[in-house]
Amino acid sequence: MSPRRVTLADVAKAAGVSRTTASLVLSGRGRELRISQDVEQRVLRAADELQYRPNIVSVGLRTGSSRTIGFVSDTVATTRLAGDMIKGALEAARERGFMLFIGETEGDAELERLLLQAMHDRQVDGLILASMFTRTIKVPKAITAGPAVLLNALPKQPTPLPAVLPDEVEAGRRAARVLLDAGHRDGIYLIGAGPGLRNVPSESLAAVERLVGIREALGEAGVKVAGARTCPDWQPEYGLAATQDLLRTVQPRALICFNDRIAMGAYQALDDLGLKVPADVSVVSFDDHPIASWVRPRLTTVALPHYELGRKAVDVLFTEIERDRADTEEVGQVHRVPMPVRSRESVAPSPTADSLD
Amino acid sequence: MSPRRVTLADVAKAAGVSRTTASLVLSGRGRELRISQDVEQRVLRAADELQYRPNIVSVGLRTGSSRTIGFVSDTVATTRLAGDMIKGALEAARERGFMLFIGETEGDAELERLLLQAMHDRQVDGLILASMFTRTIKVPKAITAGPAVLLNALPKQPTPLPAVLPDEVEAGRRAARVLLDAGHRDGIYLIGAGPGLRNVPSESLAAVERLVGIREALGEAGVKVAGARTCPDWQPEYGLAATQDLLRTVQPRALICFNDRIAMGAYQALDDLGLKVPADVSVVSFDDHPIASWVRPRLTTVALPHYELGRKAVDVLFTEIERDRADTEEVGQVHRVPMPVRSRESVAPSPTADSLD
DNA sequence: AGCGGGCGCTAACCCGATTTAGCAACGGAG
DNA sequence: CTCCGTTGCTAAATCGGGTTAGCGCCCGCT
Repeated sequence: MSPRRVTLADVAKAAGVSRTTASLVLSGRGRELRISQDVEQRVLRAADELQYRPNIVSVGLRTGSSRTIGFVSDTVATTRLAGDMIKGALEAARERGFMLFIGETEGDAELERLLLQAMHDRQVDGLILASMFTRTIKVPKAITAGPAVLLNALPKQPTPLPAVLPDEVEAGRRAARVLLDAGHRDGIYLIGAGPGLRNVPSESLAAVERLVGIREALGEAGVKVAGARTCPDWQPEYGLAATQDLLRTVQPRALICFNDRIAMGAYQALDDLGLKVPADVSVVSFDDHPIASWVRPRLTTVALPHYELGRKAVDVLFTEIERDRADTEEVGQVHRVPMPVRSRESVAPSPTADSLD
Repeated sequence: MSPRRVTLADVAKAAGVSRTTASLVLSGRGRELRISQDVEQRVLRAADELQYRPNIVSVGLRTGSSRTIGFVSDTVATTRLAGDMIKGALEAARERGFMLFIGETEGDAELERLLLQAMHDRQVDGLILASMFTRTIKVPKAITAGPAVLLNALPKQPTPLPAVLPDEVEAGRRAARVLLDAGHRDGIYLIGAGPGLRNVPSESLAAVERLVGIREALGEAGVKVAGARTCPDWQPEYGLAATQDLLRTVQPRALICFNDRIAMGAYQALDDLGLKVPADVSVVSFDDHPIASWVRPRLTTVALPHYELGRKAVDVLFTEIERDRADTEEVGQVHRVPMPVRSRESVAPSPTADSLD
């Protein structure tokens, strides 16, 4: 069928040298091992002419490195946002000549075990354990064997694994600052969580951290949260219900929605009452879901940097792989990736703002 | 660091037999090769106790099969819809004990070449070449070497490669039938393409095929397309503009939008004029983008079966791999995956419908 | 001439499995 | 008792590279 692959032996024969010599030249160690210029050229030319490419499977068997990393997620590959995470990881890996194995566990521990095993069987050089939502996960002990990184997740039990996460606290601060910069001081309500740190959906790290950031930034400006409504799940229908409930008693100047889906519900609740965004109510949110730039007015939101998260995870994994060789001891560090504000049309200056500055 | 992997040699030693015997037993060929029950049990027990798992890299080197397939796409991993494609492929592959290499070309031919090379270097057993949009692609000659399948794409030049595609013609028929079943006979307009087969964005297979299906189904019912507006790109803003343009001259009873993003624009244009969906105008569309079930009224749409497409591609690839071994000659077949109708609230019975049947 | 040493290259082993060819032991037939 | 055919297992080659140890040769020195 396909003409048999060109092997090192073919190159060696064509160049009239031994396999050893060919190997040395091609791995760049020819210089230090005093291979003559003449032979070096002959080997290089032969390799080029035959279009030789080393068989990575073979190299993998001998050296133990398959130039491959495993990307295991709960269900991350399925969502648009998280697809970017994979894309970032893919590109960062490619730049180093590595490929990615993808696997989804669907939250099934047994599936996860099998998947990790399958990757281990293929001698992956490292693993990225990714989560769809930012949360704490139980780290399967199977992965403590080799280099690994948690992505968008923190270990439930203390482990030496490094983790890569979006900087949600700073994101909360930024969301608040968007409103503060627009002159808002009063009538700022939260939809999805708060106002206190106990009024937060469990399991969701993002909720807590965003809330902390929001309160910090507002607090520093001497501004108080006017009120809040929680949502059992961060879906549009709950955002709608929560906002409707809020609007029954007060008229807010600004809403900080805990994600874009909630904001969709809020938009609808406001629209139903004839309230205009942003003239009557400013809205700021989190995630930068694609829908945020589709709705009118387009939603100002603090973006989850999925692409960068993916890249960063690979970067950290590679330092981990290096470290493994160097045998340096170090604790599992937490890396935070900044979440950028996407300024769009859902925020307007507060009508009550001082025009002093 | 990690306790060295258990190898076949370890199992053999523990069972007190040779590696050959252990291999024979574990590969299930012990029976036909007359290994005694006693030895068989000893080997199996040793393997079990040591938790032996064969090193697939090694098996790959020896047998040429890495139990891995490559999934190369233009940019498919990034979108929500297409993520499902990967998920389908992932699961179908996993059921057979295969893993997936993922790669994105970004439409860059050079990148594609490198990616295919990298996969070839890792001895993938087969390749899936996927496209984000249904379209014709130039098949890189690098892949003709091994088994391969086109996914969501047709080859530009004739090749022996099989292809897996959504059944867009039937989808067009189904969309039309949704309206026909609701009693619509008049005032059916198309947004995105048509009315003639020449009024179609180039490169888009889906446009042509959906249009063909629509015209067939309507034609069979003796119904004519009342008119159409094309869109330079199938994005909400163009859907908005096209629908606004349409509404300047006529009031439609029903719209068939060529995808959900166009339908979003159409929704807005109708809303701007105070027209209610579905009371005044029924809307049916294609793709089943997540947004279709978020908007109110939820959009009736003919779904792209991404998950099934991914599964099917893997299925076809495996028959291709078998075929490769059997050396059977056969042409590149085109497999069509049905597109299901998601009936929601954007279609109402025609007010002019005969109430006879 | 004999010896030491650097230079340039290669033989041989290794990674972890599969697979081919064949060897010892045993039983039954002649 | 010898010969042959099974039965039950194993030695060795193989896949395609990386790596270690070391071999021959030429040179210069004494």
